[in-house]
Order: sequence, then C-alpha cells, then structure tokens
Amino acid sequence: MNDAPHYDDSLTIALLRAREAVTAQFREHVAAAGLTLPQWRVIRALAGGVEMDTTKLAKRTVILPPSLTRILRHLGENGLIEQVPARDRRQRVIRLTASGQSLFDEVWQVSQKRYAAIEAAFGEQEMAVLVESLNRLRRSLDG
Amino acid sequence: MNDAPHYDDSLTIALLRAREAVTAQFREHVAAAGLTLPQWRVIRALAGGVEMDTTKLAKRTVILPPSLTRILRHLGENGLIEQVPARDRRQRVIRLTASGQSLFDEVWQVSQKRYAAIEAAFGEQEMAVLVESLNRLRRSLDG
DNA sequence: TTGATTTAATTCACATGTTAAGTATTTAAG
DNA sequence: CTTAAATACTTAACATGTGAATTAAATCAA
Repeated sequence: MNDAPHYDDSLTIALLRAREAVTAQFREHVAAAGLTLPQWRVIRALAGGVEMDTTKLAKRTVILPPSLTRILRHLGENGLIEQVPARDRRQRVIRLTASGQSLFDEVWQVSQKRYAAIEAAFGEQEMAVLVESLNRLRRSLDG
Repeated sequence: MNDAPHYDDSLTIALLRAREAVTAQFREHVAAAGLTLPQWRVIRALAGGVEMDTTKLAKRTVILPPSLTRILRHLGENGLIEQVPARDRRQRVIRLTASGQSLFDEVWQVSQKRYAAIEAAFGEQEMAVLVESLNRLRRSLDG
C-alpha cells in the first residue's frame, strides 16, 4: 500500500540496533582489558586449550579472513596467541598462550555477569526463543 | 554449570550471523547500483523528499557521526545529495537530489522484492514477531 | 553584553569490513 | 612424474566502525 520505507520496522535496522544495544553491554569491560570486541571473539573461540586453523576460526567468529589476519597479528604481538605446527603447511593453526588464557579468564568472569544481566532484563525464556528465531532465520536464507 | 563458552548459542553471535545472512540478500543489487549498504541506508532515509540534519540521520541509519561525514562526502561528490540552508548554522541539513531520488527508485524496487522473498522464506508472521522481539530487547537494555 | 558552557559537526588515528588479486602449498589429472 | 586445478592464507585498496580531540556556532549565566 505505502511504498515509503517503514524504516524502524525493517528487519535490517532492527538487527543493527539490537546488535548495537547488546554489544554495548560488553564493550566497556572488554576495552578495559585492552581488547576490541572482534579480538575478544577470537580469544573466546580459543579459550580452554582449543586449537584451530584460520578458516575455522574465521567462520566461528564471523570475521572475514583479511580482518582475521590483522587481528591475529595484533594478538600475536601482544603475546596472547601462538602458532602450532600443522601437517598442512598452508594452514595456520592457532592457540592461546598462558597469558592469553589468563586474560580470557578475567574478562570472561565479567562477561558472564553481563550476559546474565541481559537475560534478567529481557527474560531468560524470551532470550532462548530469540536466539532460536535468529538461527532459524539464518538457516532459511542460507539454504 | 558449564563455564565453557557455548559459542553458537550466544546472543551476540546469533545476531552477527543473522545480520550477515540478511544483508547478503541486499548487498548484490545495491552494489550493482554503485552503493555500499551504509550509503544505501542514508539514501533510503532521505527518500521521498525528506530533509534531515546529520544528527537525526546518524541515529536513524545507525551510523556514527565520523562515518556519516565521510559517507555524505561520497554521496555529495556523486551528486546524489545536496545541502539545504538551515537556521542553525552548526547543522548540515541534507536532502536527495533528483538524481539521488531516481537511484533510490531503481534500487528500492529490487529491495522490496528481496524483502518479500525473506518474508516468504521465513514466514511473514514470524518475521513480525522477530522484529518486535529485537526492538523489545533493545528497549530493555537502553532503559 | 561578555564569557563560560553546551551543542553540531568534523578531523584524526587506528581497527575492522569488504572485494579483488596474489602467493604458497597441496591435490588430482594425465 | 609433471602440470593444472584447488585450497589456505595474505596483501592491497578502499569504506566503515570507534573513541578522543578539535572547531564553530548557539545558548546561558552573571
């Protein structure tokens, strides 16, 4: 009926704003640890002794390969990650250093609290439903 | 119970991936028109003769002021937007040129089809519920 | 009216997002 | 065994994200 863009109702904008609101809950304490949010996603993916090559890491953290290359350089320079020898010499297999795991442990404690606070504010049940819905949306578009 | 990060179930990652899947549906035809997605958000916000200052535009398009400054420079150089004299001379009030509106009309036709396709794939009802849920999440975190 | 404060926008510096092209290694075809 | 194709990353170039500092104009207090 109305061709005018209903801006605030659009899915794309709603996703942007929701993401902005959620990341804001984590940005402060992650930055206090000297990390950006993408860097933190990488650290988090490797926590607990996980070893992973760049391709898997990129998919898991939702970071494009060129960005990940730069992020791994930063983290390596700060002594938070190290490279593991791999059979396939094209691959870069990465893991956390002891220092990286320590930093994870610190930041993770606060992150858990923030996550719990979001669940408390929004509703634990509704949050599970929302995550399910988001993942279903993605599957319906990928396939 | 389990301290290990349940990566794929996390709200932040689910939001990232869902957004990635949705924007992928629009990126191709927007790029074919010579626009990036943030540039398109700005064009879209101004469509139909809307005039807006930078602060409102930044909030509406979810683009931070420094980014918006650069985007407006690009769009101005391409003759898609122009400045409107404002009472408050600190403000930059912007509107589309005729050329900008034409480009909007073209791209918007395809965008509507893509949006409809997403609704068809995911479900119109579920989509409305999802958008409502995302906006409620945001309100519960902002307040 | 003057001077301090607030507001609007830009600039700067650095990090990430995005696409295309390039390099090294592995796999597979012949 | 040799070479073409595929794979894993990296580099390059440009656009945007992000926080801090800067500039210009409007507002407010005294």
